Amino acid sequence: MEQKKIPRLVSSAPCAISRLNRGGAPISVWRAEQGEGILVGGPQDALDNRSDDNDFDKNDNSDPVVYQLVRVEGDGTLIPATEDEVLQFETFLHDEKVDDDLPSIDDVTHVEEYFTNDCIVKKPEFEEGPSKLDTADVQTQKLDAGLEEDRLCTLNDSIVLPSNCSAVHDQQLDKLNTEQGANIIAQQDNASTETTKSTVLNDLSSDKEKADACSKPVNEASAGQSVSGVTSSVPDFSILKGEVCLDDLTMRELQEAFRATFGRQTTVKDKLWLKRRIAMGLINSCDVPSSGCVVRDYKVIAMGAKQEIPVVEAIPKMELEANLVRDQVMNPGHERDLPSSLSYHSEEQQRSSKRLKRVPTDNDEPQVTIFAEQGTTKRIRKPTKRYIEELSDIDTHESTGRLSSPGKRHVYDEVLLRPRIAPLHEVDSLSTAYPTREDTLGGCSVHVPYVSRMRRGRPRSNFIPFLDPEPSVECTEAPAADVVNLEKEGERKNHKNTGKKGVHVETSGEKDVQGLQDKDFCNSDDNPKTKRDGKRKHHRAWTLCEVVKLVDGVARYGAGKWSEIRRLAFSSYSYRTSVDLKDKWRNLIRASQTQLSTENDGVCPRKSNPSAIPIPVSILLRVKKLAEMQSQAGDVRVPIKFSGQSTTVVQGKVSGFL
DNA sequence: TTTAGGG
DNA sequence: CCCTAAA
Repeated sequence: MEQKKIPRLVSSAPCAISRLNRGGAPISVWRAEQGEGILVGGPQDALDNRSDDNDFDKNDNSDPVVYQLVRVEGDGTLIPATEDEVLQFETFLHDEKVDDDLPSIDDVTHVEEYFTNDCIVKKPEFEEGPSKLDTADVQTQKLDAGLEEDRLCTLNDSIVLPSNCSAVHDQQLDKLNTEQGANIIAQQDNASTETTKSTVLNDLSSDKEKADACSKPVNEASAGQSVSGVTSSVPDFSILKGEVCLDDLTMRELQEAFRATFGRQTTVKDKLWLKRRIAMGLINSCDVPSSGCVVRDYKVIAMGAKQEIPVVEAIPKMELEANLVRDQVMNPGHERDLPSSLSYHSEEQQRSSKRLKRVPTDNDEPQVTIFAEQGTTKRIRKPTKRYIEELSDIDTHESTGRLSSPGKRHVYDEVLLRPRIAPLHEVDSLSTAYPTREDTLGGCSVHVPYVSRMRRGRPRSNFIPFLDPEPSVECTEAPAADVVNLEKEGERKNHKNTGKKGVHVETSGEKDVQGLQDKDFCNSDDNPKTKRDGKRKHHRAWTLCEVVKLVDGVARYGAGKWSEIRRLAFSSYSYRTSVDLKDKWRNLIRASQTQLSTENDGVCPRKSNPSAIPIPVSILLRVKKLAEMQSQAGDVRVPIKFSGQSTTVVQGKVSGFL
């Protein structure tokens, strides 16, 4: 069985070590309590369903003692100790081993208790071992300090287990206890301590006791000694002396017997349970009948018709017990064991839920309960509350996360993601304004040019064509206003063209020249588009008007006086900077040179740049002239008159494109 | 800031 | 057009 897999000695911080003597030999229980956990000891047999058990059942003292260290969880479940834990208790184990040969129950005189950092361990002692006791006492004292409950019990007389023992629920036992409780005399002082615990955790205690049942205490004397520290706790071992039928015992007596058997008090009032426990303890086996056990000098000499406790399906509380019982059933016919154990598992599983409900006990016997379970338990063990909670939390988080997120998302999506497109007209009206849409960026909503998501390539290309055609000779003066407004990117050009006509206004080359300093002609406006911060300024094609003005300006003020020209002639074109003028002039010069030359050649002016505005030849000539003049004569020359002429000239010749 | 040039 | 050096 799986149980076999369980380390012989299992322990953990709070844990218990049980020592069993299969042969029905004395069972000593090392129990330690600490924190939530409890050290419990139990017959390995209980754990192992092996054929050996039979031998064991026969009270073969020869059977080696088996220890089992388990950890008692808060919920009362038992978990096989880990190796580490086992290591912690190794010492004890060794000690135990020494004792292994231990004597059968008869021999056992008492149980020593050891208290360790992590747990208290009871060590069985033999009567002969008073000396041991002494030794043990020291340790015992330690134990006492920490653990009052544990006591050594010795049973002198045999006890007859009540033959009627049948599976009973703790509750039932309780009843019995109540009814018969008075009979037992045991020192309850000691018990008191435990009592409290057990009382509180009756169910658990019962379980625990079951577990305890597996082990057994012993000698009165030794008990007394060992218990020295715990005076009141000395169990009445005599109760088990001689031949006793457990069935005949009162609740009190049973409890006492229990105490005598396990060295500790129990508050369990379930007679049936007690009887079985005692029997189990005495035979060091879980295989015991629920009733009809007769105990003689600490040995079970007769098992009642094994009424195998129909295990407990119906019995809730007894779940563990039942299980335990099953495992412990003395019945030689262990064949049952296997099956039972199996069934047990299933039961366990079924009941696992119930277990969880149990109140965590410190150390009550009840917890000790089923070793067999251990394995199973471990396997079956359900997630702890905490675990569950955590999971739920996680789920919650997740769910919330998911849910909330999504929910929020939706909201955001709707609100934020929903693109908000500014009406186009707005854009038009405000050259600077772009259609934008709200978008979320890093959680912040920002306005992004709606355009950005649109394909520009296409549209733009469309526009461009329009542009080109345009340069109507006339006044190139771009209607500032219009231009400005419409202008935006490539599109602007188209508008410009159209706008130009509409706006058009002044400007003729002459005018420019004449009115270079006039401020009026070209509408100025467009500050808007002009420069934008770090970004490249919006491209603005030079209009003929502008060119003329520029030329006039140069003629009048001389090349290089860009700022002046700009100030005087381009006041209305805020978007043209002195630099722009300079650049343009430069370009004009180049153009004049190339173009003119080309023209001369008869070759048509470069068409290379269709989009370029054709510049009247007159202007080009004029430019050329001016250029030459400037280059030659330094500066001062360019006076106004010059410009006048040039203007004239240009006009006359106007035939080229800019 | 303005110019002049290069890019 | 931009950028920058030079003035």
